[in-house]
Amino acid sequence: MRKSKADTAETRKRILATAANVFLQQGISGTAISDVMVAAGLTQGAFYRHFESKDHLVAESMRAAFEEVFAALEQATVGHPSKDAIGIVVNRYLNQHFASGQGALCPLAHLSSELRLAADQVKLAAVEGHARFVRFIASYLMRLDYADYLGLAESIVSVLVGAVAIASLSQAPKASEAVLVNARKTVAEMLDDAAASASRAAPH
Amino acid sequence: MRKSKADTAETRKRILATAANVFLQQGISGTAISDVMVAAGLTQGAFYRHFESKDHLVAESMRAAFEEVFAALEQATVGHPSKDAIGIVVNRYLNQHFASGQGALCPLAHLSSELRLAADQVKLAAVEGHARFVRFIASYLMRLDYADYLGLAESIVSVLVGAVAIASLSQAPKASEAVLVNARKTVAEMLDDAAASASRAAPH
DNA sequence: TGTACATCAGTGAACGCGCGTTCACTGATGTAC
DNA sequence: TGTACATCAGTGAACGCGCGTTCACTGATGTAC
Repeated sequence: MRKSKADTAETRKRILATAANVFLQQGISGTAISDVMVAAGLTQGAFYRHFESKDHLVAESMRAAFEEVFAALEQATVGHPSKDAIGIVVNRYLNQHFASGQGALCPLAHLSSELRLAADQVKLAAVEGHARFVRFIASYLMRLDYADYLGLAESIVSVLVGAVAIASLSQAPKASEAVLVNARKTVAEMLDDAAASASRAAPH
Repeated sequence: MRKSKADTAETRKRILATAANVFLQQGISGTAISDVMVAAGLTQGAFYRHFESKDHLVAESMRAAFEEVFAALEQATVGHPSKDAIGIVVNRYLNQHFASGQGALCPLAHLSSELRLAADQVKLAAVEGHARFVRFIASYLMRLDYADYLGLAESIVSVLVGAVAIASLSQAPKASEAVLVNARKTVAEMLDDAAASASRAAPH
């Protein structure tokens, strides 16, 4: 049952997207290769026609997951003025659980401790994802003329990742929401205070 | 080879402390019961004389881990004036990797994603640990007359957990340290800004 | 206080299941002529 | 363009290993008299 090159490439992409979703929901060690393959509509034997090992799949699917996260965040800001964009991104990230049924869950918040213990290539993908996230947030802050936009972006990322990781622990929706609401307020204050001190330092 | 009641209780405690350390270093699903038992100087067969299942061990050892974390943080502040205590706690938490060889690693930062997927009793222990952490931080802020000490404590906890989780991903010490240093600065600014707005609202 | 028996912490081996990986096979696709 | 053969995506079963849990056994402790 050999498939055309186009079909093969499409199947590979489908496995990656499926794997990203399943890993983010069930965890990496909580997911068997057969889980992914069955969810992708294949049998597990086909897996090794596309990937060398589970580690390779994990690394690649994490990259795919980050792509999705940033694409979704960017998508959410189109058509909105620059000054609103950062708030939209922050809200969207904090509410990633409730957004659009599935997809766009962030590996940093949902798989952090498993990534820490994963193969080197997986950790590398995670570290790169983090760096991209910081740069992504920083790009919005730069447009708003924040002085230390990189440091501020890194701080915001830490708050977001921490808050979402903590919120996802709780089974009580109210407790989760309280953490997320507080995080939103925290980020807003960080932005206000940074703007205030920037204008004190160099008023315009 | 029956042991006295005192011996038995001591062995149980030793298994718990060992388990907490091993879980925090290797992850929960990355740790076999035999790993814990051998590290505790026993064979794996003895395990079920002390615990019903791995899930029970995980839940109890997480509680033990939180005890250790808070004890170590509190210990670090003795003999220091109130106004320095919060900074000492923050620094100590951020540098938990480097502190005292082993022990006192925080489950929230090191096992977050595994805890999210664990048995209900484990999740409960994690959520309780988080609540205690927030109250613990809040108690220092209360003494310093911060207005919204609970909200501020929750924000600080999110930053700390996020920063340590992110820092532990990276294999490059410099990158990790940069995240931690930035987090430290962030918390300091949050405290400054909260104090400033509090004194504006109710000066003394 | 001493004796006889039940209890039970600890041992070491075994069981059974799940999971990552391998393999022989199938049949459609791609390629060489 | 047509034919003959190599390639290889996908199948379904099997292999082997690790891990959680169980079990028969040992011998020191605790308890009943």
